[in-house]
Amino acid sequence: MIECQIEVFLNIFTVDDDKIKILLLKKEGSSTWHLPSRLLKIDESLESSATKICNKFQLKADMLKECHTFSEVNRNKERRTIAVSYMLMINKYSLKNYEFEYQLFDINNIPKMAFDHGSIIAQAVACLKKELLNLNNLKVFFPADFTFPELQKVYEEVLNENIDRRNFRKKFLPFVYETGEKNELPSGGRPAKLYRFLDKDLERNLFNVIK
Amino acid sequence: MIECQIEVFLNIFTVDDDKIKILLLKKEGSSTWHLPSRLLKIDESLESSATKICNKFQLKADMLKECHTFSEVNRNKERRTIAVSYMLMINKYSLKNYEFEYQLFDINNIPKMAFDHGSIIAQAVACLKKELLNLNNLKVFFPADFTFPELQKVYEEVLNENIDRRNFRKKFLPFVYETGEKNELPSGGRPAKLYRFLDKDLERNLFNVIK
DNA sequence: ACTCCTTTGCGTTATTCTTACACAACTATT
DNA sequence: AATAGTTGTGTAAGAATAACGCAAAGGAGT
Repeated sequence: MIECQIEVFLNIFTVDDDKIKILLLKKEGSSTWHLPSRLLKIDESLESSATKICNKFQLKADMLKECHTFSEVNRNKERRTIAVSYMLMINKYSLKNYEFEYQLFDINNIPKMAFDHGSIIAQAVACLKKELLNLNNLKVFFPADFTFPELQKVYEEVLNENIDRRNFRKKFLPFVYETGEKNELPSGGRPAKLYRFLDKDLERNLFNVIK
Repeated sequence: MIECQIEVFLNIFTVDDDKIKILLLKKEGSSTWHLPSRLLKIDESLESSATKICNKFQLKADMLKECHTFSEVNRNKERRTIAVSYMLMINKYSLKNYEFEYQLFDINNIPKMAFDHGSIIAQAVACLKKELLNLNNLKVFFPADFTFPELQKVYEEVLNENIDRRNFRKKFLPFVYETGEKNELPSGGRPAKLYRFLDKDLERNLFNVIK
């Protein structure tokens, strides 16, 4: 029997401007950034606590995934605190209630974080990259019209290697359809066609890797 | 700030008699089986607590993997109890201190378990199967001489499908070498050659699946 | 209009991997 | 010696992958 507090952290990931981003919060008066979090109450489970964070942003909590627990004895000097970290993949359009103190950050450009939030994010990012190898999860990031170059950039970041543009297209073609529309803001270069994912369920790894 | 107890569970998996097995404990006077476990103390982390369970069996704790937390409010009626589940893959020869009240069970034939230990095992087994797709993890189960039929049986259970014997062999041949010895107890049929894994590191998925 | 530059779309080829088999080799049993 | 059960080896068709060349569509500058 121990007396402690249990923190629940939520890593909210999305794709914005061709980059994988995470939602962070700057608390008033603090110089560092924070992950959205909540203290577990005696009458709730970790999952329901994480769900309440989702509710705050009006996000569906049905794809919540537990990442890791952080329990080093001294991670909080004042009192024994154990943290459980969750992640959620969303598309950026589903982010409501997105107030001024919240901001999306490129996962490769995380600002100075409070306490050990930086390592919690690092762990969650590793977890995210595994999940994104499953096409069913990747779909969450691209619910509406997307172009092949956009999709490829995310995959290249996940796999951490460059992929041939033409071979990449061939791999994904069986799972998408053209909308007929084209990209609007090319800033030079040929406009890209817009695609959407088909509804088929796909439990297949398109790239033969395990991470 | 809540007062609760935190349980650490350890799912110890091994391969024995061509089956994936888990180490369970029957406590004196109890009619049900238990997972090896430990209550978290105020001055230790979850990892170090799980390591202490490993020590009891003289098992190296360097491959401990966190599986899941179980935090339903009523999972223990008497007091608020949160469980964190770990898993460890070992080869059966490394199991010392293996006393009479402990027993290995086929993961497809789990006995009647105490409390929610059954669902903790189910979750850990799912976790294990993912891990075994990584050949580096599979090696732990087959440290010494093994035959192709033995290896294949484990893979068929993980993938939950039958694999062609000859194609399976071709896939794994680049990663093993013959010892020159042959299987001793064939009970009829041609004796199988014995193999060992090469030392190469392999972060590749030999079967194109995500689970 | 024309050229240059950039980006996207499409196709071709050689190579590798996968799949589905047939058949021989080895052992124990009868 | 014949049979049954199991393992080892080969081969050929088909699919997937990797490495390219090149055309098409737009913007910017002249």
